[in-house]
This record gives sequence, C-alpha cells and structure tokens, in this order.
Amino acid sequence: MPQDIYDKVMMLAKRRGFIYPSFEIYGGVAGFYDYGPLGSQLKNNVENLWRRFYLLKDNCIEINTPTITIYDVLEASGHVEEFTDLTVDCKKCKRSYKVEDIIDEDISVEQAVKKDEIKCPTCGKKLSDAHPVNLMFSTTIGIGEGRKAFLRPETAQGIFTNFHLLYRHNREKLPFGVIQVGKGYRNEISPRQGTLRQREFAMAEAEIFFDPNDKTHPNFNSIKEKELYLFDNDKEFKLTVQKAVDKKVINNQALAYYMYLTQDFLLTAGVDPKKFRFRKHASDELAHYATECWDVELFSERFGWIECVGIADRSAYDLSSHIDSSSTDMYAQRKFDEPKIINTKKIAAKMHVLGPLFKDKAGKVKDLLEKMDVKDATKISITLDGKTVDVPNKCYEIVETKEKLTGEKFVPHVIEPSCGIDRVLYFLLEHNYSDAKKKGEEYRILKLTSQMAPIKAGVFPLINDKKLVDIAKKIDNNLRNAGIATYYDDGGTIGRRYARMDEIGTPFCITVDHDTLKDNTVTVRERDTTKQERKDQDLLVEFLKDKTFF
RNA sequence: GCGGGUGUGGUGUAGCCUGGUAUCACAUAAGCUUGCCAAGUUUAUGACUCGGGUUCAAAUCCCGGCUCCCGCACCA
Repeated sequence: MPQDIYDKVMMLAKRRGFIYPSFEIYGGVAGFYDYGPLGSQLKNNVENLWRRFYLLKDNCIEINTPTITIYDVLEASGHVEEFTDLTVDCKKCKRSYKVEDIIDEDISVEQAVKKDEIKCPTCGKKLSDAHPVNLMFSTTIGIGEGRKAFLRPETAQGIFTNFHLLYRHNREKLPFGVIQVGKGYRNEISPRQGTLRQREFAMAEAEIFFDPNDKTHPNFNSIKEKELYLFDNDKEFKLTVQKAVDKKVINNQALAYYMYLTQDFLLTAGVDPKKFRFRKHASDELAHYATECWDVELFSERFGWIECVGIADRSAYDLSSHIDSSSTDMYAQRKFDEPKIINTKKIAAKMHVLGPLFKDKAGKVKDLLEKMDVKDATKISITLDGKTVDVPNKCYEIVETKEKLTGEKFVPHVIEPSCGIDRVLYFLLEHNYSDAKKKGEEYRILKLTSQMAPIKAGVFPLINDKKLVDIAKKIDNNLRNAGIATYYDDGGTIGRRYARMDEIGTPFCITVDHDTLKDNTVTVRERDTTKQERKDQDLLVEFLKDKTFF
C-alpha cells in the first residue's frame, strides 16, 4: 500500500518518540494520543512560542483554572443547553429530533429505528440511527450523588468566571487580555484523522476584553501594512490589515489585529505560508456564542484544509450570561471625558401629610408616587386595592436634583483567539517533513525551525577515540548546562548520526575531530545545507543561543 | 453511531485460501573494521490486535471486542 505523507509523518512520529497512540498495550482507544520525549519538547516549544506572542508581545496575563467545571458554569455558557440526549436525523428534510420527544419510553431506541417504528414527524420518512450529541464528558464531584460537573470543553470559561477579579487586577483598564493554556475535552462521536481530532487535547486560548464602543488596538499601527492571507470561500487573496478593516472584510481593528498576531505566530513556528489561510465562518456555522469568526485553516495533503485556530468575536455573550446566572457584578466602567450633570425632577412624598390621610396604606402610596413620571404630577390618581383614589397635591412636592455621572457601566466584549496546539504540532511535522532519495535510500529530514526543534544540537566525536569522546562529552555537558538541549551520540558512522539528527529536526551537529585537539575548534554542521564550518568551541553557547532561542 | 475493509518483531513485509517449529529487509544493541553524511562484517534482542470457540494442533477456520482505513452521519 503506498504511503501518503500522513502515514510517513505518523510512522516517523511514533518511531522517533514524538507521538504514540495512548493505551496501546490494551488495544488503544480512538481520540487519545501520548506525546513521547521529543513530542513533549516540541509541544512545550509551541506553547511557549504562543505565550511569547500573547504574554510578552501583546502583554496579556496568564491564569490557570480547573479542567473539571461545575454544571452551573456550562449551563450559563450555553454548552449544556446546546446538546443533550440522543437525536435522530431525517435524511429527507434534514431535521433533527431528540429521541425522547418522538418515541414511547418502553421500546429501545435502536429497535424502534431498526423496525421503522418511528418516522419523521414532519415528512414521514425513515429516520437515521440514533446518535448521542452532547459532546461534553460528564462527571460528578464528591461521593454519592455528588455534584454534576463536566470536563471543560474549552478553557475560556475559567477566564470568564474570574473576569471581575482580573479586571481589578488590571486596575480597571480596558482593553486587556487573559490567556490560558491547558487541556480541553470533547467526547467526539467518531474521532478520526489521527491527532487532528482528539477527545482530550491541548488548547491555548486568549480572551481579550474590549469596550464595545472602542474595538481599536493600541498596537494596530505597527502591523497595519502587513498582509493577511484570506479566503472568501471562493478564492484566496491577500489584503493588508488596514485595508481589510477599511473595506469591512474584517469587522473591527481588534479582530484584525489578533488575526495578524496569529498568522505571525504560526508562520514563525514554521507553518508553510502556502498552506495557510483565514476563512470566515458563514452565519449558519457560527458557534452559539460568536458573532463573527475567522478560522485559520492549514492544508494537509491527506485531509485538506483543517481548522487549527478560531478567532471569534464573542461579543458580550459570556459575561452577560454569567452576570445573569450568578448575579455577580462583572460590568466594566466607562469614564466620561467630562462628568455629566443630569437634572432630574422627582416626586417626593410628604409623609407627614400622607400618614394621617392614608394610615396603614401610606407606605404603599409613597412607593407608587415615587415611581411615577413627573409629567403626570398635575393630577394624580392611583389604584389602591382595586379602587382608584385621588392623591391631593398637598401630599407631595416636585423636587429637583442634580446628579453627577462620571461614567457608565457596560459589559465588555471579547475577542477570542483559540488555538488547537495538537493540530498546530501535527502541521509542523507535516509541513516540515521532507524525504529525498540519497544513494537510492530514503532520507528523511524534518525541517523544523531552530526555535521549535526539540533538540538543538547533536554532539559527536568523529571517531570512537577516548580523547575525542572526552571532549565531546564535555561540550555536550556544557551546552546542556547553558540551557541548550543536546543529544550526544558516538554510535555508528558519522553519516548515520547526522541522519538520525536530521530525521528529528535537529538544526545543528557539532563534531569533535583530531583538529580539535590542536586548535580547540569543532565543526558545526547545518541540517538543511549540510555545510560545515569550524568554530572555536568556546563560542558554541553564544552561537546556539543566538540561533535557537526565541 | 451505521455499512465495508483491515490488523504478523520498532518499521515495512512473506506465510492465511489448503491448520502442523513464522520469511525477508531495514532499524536497534554489542564487537571488529572504517573515519565527515544511513558503507562492510559477526553476534544478539525482538512479532502473529485482544477475548472466546472448533481441533490432537490455530497467525491460518468460526464468533465477539478494539485499533486503523474508506463511505455516511457528527465536529457546538
């Protein structure tokens, strides 16, 4: 069977310790993967590069919240509501029904569907097999009945539920961004496509909170002339960030800014620019919380264009929901340039008159009076215990007050770049995989960027001579102590050792040879060119830090 | 979840129909040899997806689970 690039990449990934199928000794289970030694390092590098963009470049703050999330939070966020129970679909009219809505409780669902006992209520055609649709993993907290909870389907809710604390932490200034990097869980019905669709996966999410009246971004000017790679469901095209906003291709500066930041991140990480594009969600494919969403799609030779990052404008959806459900004050304050003085006229009850007149009803009358509009104050009649009663003028007066308003409350809007780390990681492997024939044999190189590569340098003695071995081991040790990941190898021929390093993407190889004994230099071989250069071994730390650190 | 296909050392495979000690290559480890791009050589390690059944005997035949692949559905 001919192997496509997916097979080749996954074989390499398994053989060299990037990705293993989880629980393999028990037969494995779809949708779960382990990261091996090199995969874990690569994942760290991807996550840390992402952090560098959001935490440092964009000055966000980072938090960590539990992966187990109580029912209330996900109910408020709409995740519980969206899907429950089994559903059946009608292939004719494309409607979906909850099974419990259309069949008797006594028969099993499968039987009912198989025996054609249930038909589509709308068009009468046969229904598809029942399938479950709530994709959240559920669990309980505590023993016994416990408290209902889910494994989080996104990290975002942990940020939203802390908004009021984080807003204060940021000294009540907008905009500001909060990131979280961690695991998310979705109980996919039938995960395929390898690590591209997992049931437990790593995600890096940023929630940036904006004043809805001001969706500009402070760094916008620095990137406005950069080009975005866009796709309008018809053709691909490039547009500068500025033009995309001006032409309303992208709704606002903030969204456009984070699109560019994401593009910059992915291309820096080593995604092939020719296999990168932003695609805008059509209105009918938007998630329940989003008003506008752009996906980064990366191209896989086997799977086609795959969503890897979603950049959504979630508007005020989540914070509003949590304000309603939890009664927590999660509003932000917008200060007016100048305080607004508002003259108001109010009806003020004169209790010393009302009291004797209405006795025990006086309190009720007062409440009613003060709720009334001043315009109606010439002649007032109220409804008291079903009877209409006139209230004499002497019972109240019109009072003028001046209120000074320095600002107003509002619910911030959220821009959310949400990055699927595992997908990005897979694409780094696929986009950077190259195999060529070398003397008739397949020769594989993983052309990871120096910053992403799990191992920065291989360190070898040219031959297995103790004098050279000792120096090589010392160099290896020095580099690792300087924070540079290395791999020492003295097995097999030098060519074989280079090949082993090329296959896992190691950008540099350092070889100690006989000349090292004379002049303290070593050869530094570059992966992609295979060119060698002699360098003084004391300069290696500086050289490698310069080439491989973020 | 439905239908079809599939599964043999780390990787790729032969053997399965016709039941009887599992083939070959690469990789890995140790030694010799060589000394800047997977050379040679000797030796070693290592496999029948899992569970049942039939049989004196199962990689092989039968049943079921799981993985992966293809189609449908699903992917908020």
